[in-house]
Parts: sequence; C-alpha cells; structure tokens
Amino acid sequence: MATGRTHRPATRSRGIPEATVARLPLYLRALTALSERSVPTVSSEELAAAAGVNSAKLRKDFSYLGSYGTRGVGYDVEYLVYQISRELGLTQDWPVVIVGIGNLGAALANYGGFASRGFRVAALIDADPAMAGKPVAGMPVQHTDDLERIISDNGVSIGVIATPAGAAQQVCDRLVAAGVTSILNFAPTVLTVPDGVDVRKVDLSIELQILAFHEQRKAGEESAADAVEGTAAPAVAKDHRKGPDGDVPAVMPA
Amino acid sequence: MATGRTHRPATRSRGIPEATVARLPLYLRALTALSERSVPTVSSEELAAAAGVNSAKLRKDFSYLGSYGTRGVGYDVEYLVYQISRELGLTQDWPVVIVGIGNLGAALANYGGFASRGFRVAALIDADPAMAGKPVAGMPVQHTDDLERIISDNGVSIGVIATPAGAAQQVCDRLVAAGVTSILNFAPTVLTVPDGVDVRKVDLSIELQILAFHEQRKAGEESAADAVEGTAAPAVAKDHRKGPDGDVPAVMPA
DNA sequence: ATGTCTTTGTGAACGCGTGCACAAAGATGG
DNA sequence: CCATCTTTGTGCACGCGTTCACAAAGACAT
Repeated sequence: MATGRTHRPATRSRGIPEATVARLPLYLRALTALSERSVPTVSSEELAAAAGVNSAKLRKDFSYLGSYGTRGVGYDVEYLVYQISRELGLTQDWPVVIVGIGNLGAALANYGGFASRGFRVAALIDADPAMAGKPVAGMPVQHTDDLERIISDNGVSIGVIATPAGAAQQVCDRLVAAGVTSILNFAPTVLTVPDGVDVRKVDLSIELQILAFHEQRKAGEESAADAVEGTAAPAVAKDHRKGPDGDVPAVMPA
Repeated sequence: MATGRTHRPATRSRGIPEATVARLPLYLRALTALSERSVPTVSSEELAAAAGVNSAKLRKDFSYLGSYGTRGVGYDVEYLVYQISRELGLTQDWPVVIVGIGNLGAALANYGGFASRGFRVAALIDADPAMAGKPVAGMPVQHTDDLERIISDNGVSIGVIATPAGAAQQVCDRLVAAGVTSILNFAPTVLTVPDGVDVRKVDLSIELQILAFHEQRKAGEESAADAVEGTAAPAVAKDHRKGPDGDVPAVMPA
C-alpha cells in the first residue's frame, strides 16, 4: 500500500472495510455475467460460488452496503449491479493516463477490459521522443513534457505507471504534483507518496516469488522429511554470488 | 539462533505467516539494491524505510526466518540476501510457461524482471495456429496442442495464464492435469482448482475499481454536501445512505 | 572489566477479517 | 390466517496480523 503515513483521514463516514471493497469488483463481475444471462435473482450461496468466496462473507459484505436482499428469495441482480457500481464510483467516467508505453504500457493500452467499465484512457505518455506521435491502441503517444498539461486538461485523477523502475518515483512525483491522487504502479519499486494519495501495486515478480515459495514447500514435503542442511549456512558469504542469480537485471537500475 | 541455543522456534519452512512471505520479495529487492551498492550492513529501520514497511514488522518477519541480525549493528546484507533467496526457493531455477501470447502475454515474455531472478521462461503457448512458430521475445510460440508435452518435458510447475477470460479455466484445467501446481492468472476470471494447487491473480480492472472507490470517497469528502446524485440513474435509484443498521426501504424493482 | 549506547528480538495488547450458527423476515401453500 | 420453508442479516468467537514497548544482546570506548 502507500508508504509512509497511511493515516486514513476519514474512513469513518462510510464504514466499508477495505477487504470488502476489494471483493466488490469480484461480485460485480459475477453479477454482470448473470445479468447478461437475464437471471433475475441469485441467492448468496450461488453468487458466492460464482465469485469464489464464502457465502457468509458475501452476505456480510453486502450488509455493509445496506440490506438489498429479500429473505427467502435472494438478491435482485440488476439492483445489486447498480448499487455496487454506484458504491465503487463506476457510474461516472474516470479518465486515466498511462505513463511508460513500452511492452507493458502498450499492452495495457490495448487491454479491452480497461475502458469497458467506467474507465477511459485519456492519454498515453512516454519519455522517449521517438515514441511521440506514434499511434498505440489508436491513440497518439504524447511526450512526458506535456504531462502536467494533459493531467490538468483532462481532469485526470488516476494514473498508471508502467515505466522502468528507475523512472517510476520521478513520474509518480510529477503525477501527484499535477493533481493525480490515485496511482496504479506496475514498476517494481516502492513508491513514496504524500498523504491522501492512494497507491496500489501490481508486481509480477513478487507474485512469482510467492508462488515459488509455496512450490518449494510442496516439493520439500513429499521428498525427504528433513534432509537437514543449510543450517550451517556460510558465515557471511561475502561474494557469495553463486548459482543462477548472479546476473544483474538490466531493467532496474537503482 | 546465533547463540547456538536450542533450535526450537520452528522457524523452518512450516511456520512462516503468509503475510510475511508476501513481504519477503520486497525485502529481497531492497537488499539487492543495497548489495549492488556494496553496503555491508543495514539496520531494521533503514531497510524498513527502503521497503516501505514498519521496522517492527520487518524485525518480526525476519524473526520467523531465524535470528540473522546482530544487536547494536543490524543485518548483514549479503547474508540476508542469501537467506531470503533460499527461503523463497530462488536458489533454484523455475521453468515457467506463459499461455496466451496476446498483447499482455507478449509483454510478459519480454519483461526483463521475469527471467532475471530464479525464473526462466521455458515456453510460450498460444491457441492460435497463426501464432505457432512466430518468434516472441526471441522464442518461438508453440501451439496449445503440445501443452501437455511441453509441461512434462521441461518439468514445469508454474504456469502463467494470459488468455482471454473465456479460455482461462480450460487452460487452467489442462495445466493442472499436466502437473502444474502453481498458477499466476492474469485473466479476469475466478479459477477453480483442486486442493494442492496455488493460484494468485493479477487483475487490472479490479485494482482500478478499488482505486475508483477511494477516489470517489475523497471527492465526496471535500464537498461536504451529499452530492451523490447528479449522474443519470436507473429508475431504481433509491439513494438511502445510512448505516448498516438503519432502516432500509429495499424497494426492489420487478 | 565495566559502563554506555545502539539495535535486535519478542511478549503482549489490540484491531481487523472470517466463519459459524441462528433468529428474524419474508415467501409460499393450505 | 396460520404453518412451513427458504434465505437473509448478524451476534459472537476465533485466529491472524500489526504495533508498541522494552529487556536482552552485542559493539565499542574507557
């Protein structure tokens, strides 16, 4: 999450727990699918199964939004779609800028699910002058020099950072200074932002490493019970650059 | 554990909390940066700042791994890099397949941070026959028909799904049947897997929607008045924002 | 050795999130 | 209207994660 003081000034007004907020998009997606199949109502049990959560949890989540169900029947699909959309702020359109139009940035720009619901890509921004004017996803890439103007002109409050790690903090600072208050960070770096700015990160290599941890544990379980070694690890292993990780990642300078 | 006391606190592979595991990659990244700058030791305070977490949390996290610090001095950077790498299973090489070589899949294949540390892209797989043989990131795309053979031949246990939502579950089932036990899912769908298989999801639109929620809340805060409406709402728009225990009309549209 | 100073490691308290289990609410049928 | 059946909404207990605060451990100077 956001670094430094993550002091929540006012989560009080509407006490929806963060964990619940994080699940609302999941419910919304399942409900939208039901809506397209013209299903009129669903029980908490059915919807929970579709969203991959516990039904009690789902009911409690909805209870934070108000009592939108009918006992003995379930929830009205269309009504719930509307209520959740409104709660998430998707009844309005959010202009978004993507900064860093490399492989990932371009893929994000082309990603359909992006603009499909409540979000609109207002501009693509890159620091490379050679990219300027080049069309990506049917939209000309603009240069970083115009970042502040673009933010201001389009009333952008959400920014997506897809730059190399080395540039991310600098881009972040400029976005925030220009008025952006929510950032989705794809760069493998910890971003520091002032209070009032939300940061969410999407980090590919972190996810992979977490999977590797569990994978290793699974492998270690079935094989020998112990095979104790490594307990006597190298005292300090000064230049212990052994094994496959001796190479230096070319993408992320400090 | 430096004191040679009883090797008791079960700090080994079993007892590491999930939340801690999720932060280890963060620490590792910060430590790697320090290592490249030849910094010999760091205090929990410094490292915590670099990783964007609380120092007490960091110390407690490390305590699950064992006692690798020196009181009055801090932690030895190289040693800690090695210990965390080993704990995460990054001292070995994990072959990974990416299924679905569209915009996103191609971007992932090209992503440098992918292969830089412990992971190796073993194969790119796509269902489109037109893609077969086409080089992406210096590697020929292979057809889905060969999925099982590829998994088996390369001993792949980690799969990345970057297909459209409609194909994700099917691909997932085939991956699991072929022996994959960890899946990183980029498709906007809930995947169902048998016990023993780990799934982590990276969902762009969910992250954006969470940001939109907070963004809306910020906007509603400064304009103290209830400026909730204003957007064209369906006939069912019955705005009743009360606490969960307030009386709710629940006028259900038929 | 002794004392001082720095920093770790951790016991304990607290808060959040989850899941159980059940009463209340409404639908439905006689 | 009454009985029964279904499903919601939620009180409660429990476990995990976070944070505080401090004793213990070691470095370093004298």
